[in-house]
Parts: sequence; structure tokens; C-alpha cells
Amino acid sequence: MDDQQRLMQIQSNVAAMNNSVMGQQQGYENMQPTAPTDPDRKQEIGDILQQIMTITDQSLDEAQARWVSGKHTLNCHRMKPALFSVLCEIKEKTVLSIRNTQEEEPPDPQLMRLDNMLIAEGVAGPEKGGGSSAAANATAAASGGQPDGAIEHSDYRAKLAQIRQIYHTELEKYEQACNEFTTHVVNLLREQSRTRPIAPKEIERMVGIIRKKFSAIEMQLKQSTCEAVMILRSRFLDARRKRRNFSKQATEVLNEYFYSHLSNPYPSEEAKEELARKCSITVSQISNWFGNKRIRYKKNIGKAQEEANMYAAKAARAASGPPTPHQDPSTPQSTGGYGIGSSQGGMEAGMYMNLNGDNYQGGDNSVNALRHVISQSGGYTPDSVASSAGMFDPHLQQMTGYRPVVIPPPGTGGLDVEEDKHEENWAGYIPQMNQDDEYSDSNDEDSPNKTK
DNA sequence: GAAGATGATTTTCA
DNA sequence: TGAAAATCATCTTC
Repeated sequence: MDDQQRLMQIQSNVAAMNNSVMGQQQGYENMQPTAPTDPDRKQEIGDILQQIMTITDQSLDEAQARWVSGKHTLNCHRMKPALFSVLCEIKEKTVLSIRNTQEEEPPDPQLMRLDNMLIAEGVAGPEKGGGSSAAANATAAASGGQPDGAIEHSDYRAKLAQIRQIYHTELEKYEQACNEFTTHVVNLLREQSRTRPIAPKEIERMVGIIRKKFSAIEMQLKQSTCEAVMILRSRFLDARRKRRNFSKQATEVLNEYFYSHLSNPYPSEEAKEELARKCSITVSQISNWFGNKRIRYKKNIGKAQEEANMYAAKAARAASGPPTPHQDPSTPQSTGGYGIGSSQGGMEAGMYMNLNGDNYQGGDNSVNALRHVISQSGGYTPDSVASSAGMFDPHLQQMTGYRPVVIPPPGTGGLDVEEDKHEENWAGYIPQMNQDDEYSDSNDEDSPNKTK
């Protein structure tokens, strides 16, 4: 469609509109000093339209320049009130559809999720110790409450703080831009309301649209921030998996406890704490270690027996006094450090002392002590874990007065160790001595040392 | 680099 | 909820 045709179409539309305007114009007639005749009016409208067409062909800058200069002329034009009235009428009709679209939308669940996550991670919301509380929580969870892995911790905190800062800077920028743009648009609309009917509701709606657009951008920012936090978190948690073996000393301490409590290797919370303190590891690591140890002990009882012998021998050596030149100086001298003063451990630690003090006179030689323990245990026969630790020798009992842990057959009740819910479960794996055989030799083949 | 050891995590169960 | 069992992932040793 060329300009000429467009012009003709507009003219015919305006002519039709004009007829309706004429009816309303009666009210304005007093404002018009002279009512122009029909041909004159048509000519005038034609001129206006011609001007409009010219404007449409202009660049924005040109149009604006003309607009500024011509605004006053337009406002003072005698046709303005009539045209304004028509526009008001049209507006009235269209505003209905606007109202329909102005329904309040419920908050976006996705946005709520993101907000909640950012608050939980300490990125959004009030600053909780520099956004480090989440980091602290994560670290505490990772380390079982011990402040180990401090490097990772501070790294995590630093990175999280960085994310938080970027997030807030960007958010501030977006909010500022949003406010500036909204103000600009509102001013523009108010300005335009002088030449076309703009209801306050419409301005509100426009503001709403702008805010919605900006909140979509904000959502992207929140999403990116969440992703960054998740990546940081996963890296941090992955690093947690990088384990380190416990120190030799810690392993010694744990093994000593385990084999000296073989009848019930379930340390109480207090004992765990004590062990944790001694080994410089966490309570949960202690729990892990004992869980693994029990399982692996059951699975490989043969090796466990050797280990039990070894620790029994060590205990014997330690109890027999300071190392002689023949003794291995590297061997730790600790025995049942936890037990002394505690119910089970004290008894069993005492047992080692009795074993050496009473039954092994002059036995300050480690090799002899070891031989003695092994001989007491009846060697490394697979069925004699009890003896392997030198713990259940009836002759020893007689001589020392020490009464070893006796696990009665299920149902007979009574244990020397603290009764607990594990005894039945573990009983099948611990060195057992039938009470009828109390004074029989530990390497007696009838000895019902039960292994799985 | 393979194999075994070992600490941590996950799943299952009582 | 804690422990057993299975499994994973890393470390250590050869």
C-alpha cells in the first residue's frame, strides 16, 4: 500500500469518526469562535493527516525535535478537545480488557525456591557472620564438628562471601536500573497524558510490566548465584571425600582400645570423645572407625587374631615396665589409657598388668613376653581369639584374681561387661569361654571359641 | 599400575 | 537412631 492509498484510507476513517465527533462537538461549539464549513474542515483534517504522514517518514530525532516545538501548537489546537474526547471513549472501552489482564499473579514457586535457597545458604537475607554460617554448617557436617580442614573452610567462606558480594552488587544495580527506568516511563506517561488519555491504573500497569521484566532478570541472577553456590558446595564436599589415613599413633590407640574391649567393642559416647581427643580426630570418625573395624574383624578373623596377639603382646610389654635394650623403642607404651577409671577398660587394662606382674615373673623381655602371651593363647589357631589376646586364660584368673569377660551363651544372661543391645549381635564373633570349661586350658580343642 | 588397606558414605534393618 | 553391611574413593605398598 503506497502513501497515497494509506492517506485516502485514513481520510475516510477520519471522516466517519468526524461524524460521531460532530455530535459531541456541540458542547465545544462555544469554545470555537467560528464553525468551519464542511469543505474547509475536510481540507484541515487532510492537512493534519498530511503532517502526520510526514512525521512518520521522519527519523525519531527529527520527530522529537518537531514534537518539542510543535507540542504547544498541538495543545492549543482547536480540534484537540474533540479528538481527546474520542480517544477517551475508545480508551474507556479498551480499559476493560486491561482490567482483565490485571489479575494479581501468585508468587512464582521457582522464584520462591531460589529465594529460600539463597537465604539458607547465607547469600541472600541478613548477613549471618559474613555469609559464613552456611559454610560453617557445611564444614561442621563435613568434619563431624571438628575444626579440621581449616583451609577448605576459609576457602569456602571466602568464595561464598565473594558470591554474596557479587550477588548484592548486581541486585542493587538491577534495582537501581529498574527504578530509574520506571521513573522515566512514569514521567513519560504523565507527559503524554496531556495529549492522550492515560489512566493512573494504566501507569500502574506499565510499572507492573516493567517490574516483571526486571524481576525476570533478577531471577536469572538468582539462578546463576544458586548454581555458583551449588558448584562451590559440591567442590567443597568432594574435597571432603579426599581422606587421609589416621596417624599411626591414632591407629594404635584405636586398635588398643578395640582389642582390649574385644568382648564389647562399642565405646560409649564418653569413650568416643576421649578417643577422639587422644587421636585428634572427630567423634564421627571414631564411630566410622569402630564400624569399619567390627565389620572387617568379622570378615577377616584370621588376621584379626594376629593383630589381637600383637596388641596383647604390646600391652604386656608396656605393663612389664620400661623398654629394655632388647625392646622395640618405637612400640607405644600405652595400654588401656581410657579404661583406667572406666568400667570395662579399667578392668582389662588391669588385666594386662596382672598378666605380667603375677604370671610372668622376670618377664621384662619383650620377646619372652610375646612368647608367653602366645603360649598362653595356644598359638594362632583360628578358633582361639580369646586366648590370642591372653585374656581368657583360667590359670591367670586363678593367680591374679582377674575374672575375664565371659560371654554366656544366649539366654543364660549376665555379662561382666556393661549390658547393651549389641552383645547378642557381637557375641558370635568374640572369644567365648563356656563357663563349664572355666578352668580348662584355653587351647583345649573343646573350648567353644566361636568364630564366624 | 595393580592390589590391598582404609576412611567415608549410603543403604538397610531392627 | 545406631549399627551392620555394602560400596565408593583414596591412600599405601610393592
